[in-house]
Amino acid sequence: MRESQAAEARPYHHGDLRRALIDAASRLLEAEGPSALSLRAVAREAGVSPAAPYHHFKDKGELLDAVAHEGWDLLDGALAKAKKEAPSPEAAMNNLGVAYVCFARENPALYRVMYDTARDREDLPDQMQGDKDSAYCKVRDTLIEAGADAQDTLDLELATTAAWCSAHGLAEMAGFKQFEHLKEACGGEIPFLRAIFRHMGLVPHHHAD
Amino acid sequence: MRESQAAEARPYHHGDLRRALIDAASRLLEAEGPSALSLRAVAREAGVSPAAPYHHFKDKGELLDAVAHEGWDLLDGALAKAKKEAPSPEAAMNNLGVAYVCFARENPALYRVMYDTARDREDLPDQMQGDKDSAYCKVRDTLIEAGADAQDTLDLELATTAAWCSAHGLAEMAGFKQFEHLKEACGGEIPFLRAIFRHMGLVPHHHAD
DNA sequence: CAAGATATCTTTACGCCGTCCAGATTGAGA
DNA sequence: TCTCAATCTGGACGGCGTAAAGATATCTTG
Repeated sequence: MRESQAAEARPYHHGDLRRALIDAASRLLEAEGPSALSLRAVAREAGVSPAAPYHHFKDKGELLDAVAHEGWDLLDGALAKAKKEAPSPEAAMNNLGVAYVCFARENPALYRVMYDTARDREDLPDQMQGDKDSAYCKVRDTLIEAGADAQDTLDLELATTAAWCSAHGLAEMAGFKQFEHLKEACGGEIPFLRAIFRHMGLVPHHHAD
Repeated sequence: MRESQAAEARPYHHGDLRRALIDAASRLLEAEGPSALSLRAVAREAGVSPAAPYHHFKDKGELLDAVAHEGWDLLDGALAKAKKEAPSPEAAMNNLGVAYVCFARENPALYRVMYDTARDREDLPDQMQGDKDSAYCKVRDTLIEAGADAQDTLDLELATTAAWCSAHGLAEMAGFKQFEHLKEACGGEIPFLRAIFRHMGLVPHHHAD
């Protein structure tokens, strides 16, 4: 337990260096921010040479992809929890939004890595958008439960996308100093988020008529 | 006119190297993307040595700040134009949103630099939020013209912030492949944006009653 | 107009970065 | 046990941001 806090005794072959590298990267990311995430620093933190990671990742980008992947899993878990605990579909929509933004605000460096890697390839991860039980589907299903017309698929997809964009936009803007006084006026960060979401109108405007 | 396309003959003293560097940076940004924006590359593009920029900018960050500053000016101009040309306050709100997202979509690298620098200091530039005729004020005033209660300042600020966050979120998400089919279904990118904004409910929900 | 003072630019150098390559070390299968 | 493939190390390369020292042009002052 000399070098930082990798595994125990360090045999020449690490055992699971891939895991150790992702963990080291996450640790560094949380402690020092995204700019400190160099391949060399990660290798240092894991107690191996700068070239060792190349046996587990094609390049630095692939390491970041792996870190981001875990981040999306965490976010998906937070969203699933928020949806499950909501008493009504309308509350679920709001709780999903709040949970999304809270995740981003509590893990700003990770959230940034997640979006930067996604944006670089112009492709959202399947956990969020492609898979059958992706976060996107969670939001869409909640909208239906809240009264959206499940038949009008285009409108439904637009509403889901709109909700997602709103949450992402709020997640990125909530960190700016300019909004501090608004948070105070609302009585804290979460009331502030709920107030903003109210203005964004996440829940459908009574399409059922 | 040998090295790229800086000014004409290059005397030892450049004349206005600061300007030339910002222009070179903008050119590189547009041509090669944000990752190509190294101080050395900018100096190369401007035809000077790697250390020359340090007589005009404290460090690389300050150069990026200057580039971003010009970007915010451009964006503000686009918003002013969108507001002026709108036939009604309601149309103005929608046009502001569309103009915002279009700017971001047409200058993705610049938009990224603008937001990254702002986020690093957790502070939006005065052109956007602080100044008397900032873009924030444009949106707020348009909301009032569209029927928002100018007396309820908290609610008004929340509505303005909500609109802003929505636009930013949409600007960042509109680039993902996943939404291509939605754009097609809507008949193009701009109809898609308008449809999303409709779901976001930018215009106030009839506060005047 | 002469002569410093000052601002601007170049050269050189340092440490860090991502990445590649050759060689050492190890564990697994014949 | 011997061999082989996988894994890790050490060293190297070019590019990066940046600092220090020296060269050169412009400005100021007499």
